[in-house]
Amino acid sequence: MIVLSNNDGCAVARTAEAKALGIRMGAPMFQIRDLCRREGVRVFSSNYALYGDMSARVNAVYRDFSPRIEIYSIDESFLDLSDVRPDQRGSLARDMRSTVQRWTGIPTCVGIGPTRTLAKLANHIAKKNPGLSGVCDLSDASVRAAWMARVELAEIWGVGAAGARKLMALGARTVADVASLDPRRVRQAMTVVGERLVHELNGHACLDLEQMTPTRKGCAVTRSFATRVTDLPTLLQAIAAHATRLGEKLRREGLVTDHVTVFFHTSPHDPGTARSVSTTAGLPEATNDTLVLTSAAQDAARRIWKDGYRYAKAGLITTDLVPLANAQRALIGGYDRERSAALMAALDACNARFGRGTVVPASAGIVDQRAWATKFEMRSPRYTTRLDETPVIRAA
DNA sequence: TCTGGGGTCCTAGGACCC
DNA sequence: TCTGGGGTCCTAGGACCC
Repeated sequence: MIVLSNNDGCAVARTAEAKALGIRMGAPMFQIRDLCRREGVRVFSSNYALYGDMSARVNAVYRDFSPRIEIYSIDESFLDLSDVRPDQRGSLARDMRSTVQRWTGIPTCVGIGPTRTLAKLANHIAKKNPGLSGVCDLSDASVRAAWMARVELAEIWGVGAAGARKLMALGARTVADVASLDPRRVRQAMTVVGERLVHELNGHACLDLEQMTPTRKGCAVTRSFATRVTDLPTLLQAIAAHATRLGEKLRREGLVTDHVTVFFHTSPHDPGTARSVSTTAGLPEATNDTLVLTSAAQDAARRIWKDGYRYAKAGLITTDLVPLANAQRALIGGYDRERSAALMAALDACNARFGRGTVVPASAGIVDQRAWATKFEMRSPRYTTRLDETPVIRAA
């Protein structure tokens, strides 16, 4: 089985069987379609609603085990176990793992270590060594040293392709080698990020548990089109849809922006002349009002539109986000915050209850989404969040 | 012949994460 | 025909201030 990226573009998750068939990470679907058909590979679109809901359920279980938790990504969390006696951490981890399995059906691995980098390493070891039954505890220094000598440095959290090359140039090959490097030399090659990494591998924490998610600094909505877009009205519909989504994301976090960057471009894979353009529209006053964002973004897109190209992707990017309460009011050309807030709340409530896109601004135009809306043609049911997609059981 | 010594802010680009 | 979508952090260098 494989799962595809947005727009059913590339294989981004593969079972062991799919990997054995030679399906590579990121393989374009159109290149492996025949193989999948021939070998009976089950192919699924991404199902973000399902992933988000299952993630929340798993984290709810974690919270029962440690109230001090950092949700790091959709499928990883850090838990503070410093109040748990070292000799009891392993059994707690096994208990947690089986509880998650029983209550959600999700298989997990647990890595334990004195720093976040070592916990990540422990998790990697747990995943790769079935004999450990999904739990690896690197609290003990001698146990740790033995494992670190057996893992290649490229597996270290924070070491990518460039970092791996630099560390090898310093003569390191394994994680243990990196831990024994002089932090100052690593800093010269990899800035302070590299120096922190060495300290973390030696059990000295440089990265704290971040229980409070800091308010985000930027927000983007960008999508490839289902098919190439060659006319302005279609592009403007996509821009309106992206602006609508952007407004939703900002409102959910109580943030506003006073400028939005619009971009669109042709595909780097297409023959012919490429075109990639962007422009930034300033707003009189920071806002998260969908109507304001939509018209500003559409105006900006009109300014840089040019016929004669087959556009593949468009997006909106905002930076310098500010909490609504801290946002400077405009002396001239502002908007009525109270009216806007009431209207947006009604809009969000409708769309939350009846599905995204139920109510959209008329300024977005008559919408025919088929040309540009992202493809999810093989999505599994949203079992846990949509009543009409729950499994049906019939008794004969 | 000779041309100071501090600061801050912004941006682009690189590197990394999931 | 067809190739994903988000994020964060760090540094160097330019531009500016007094």
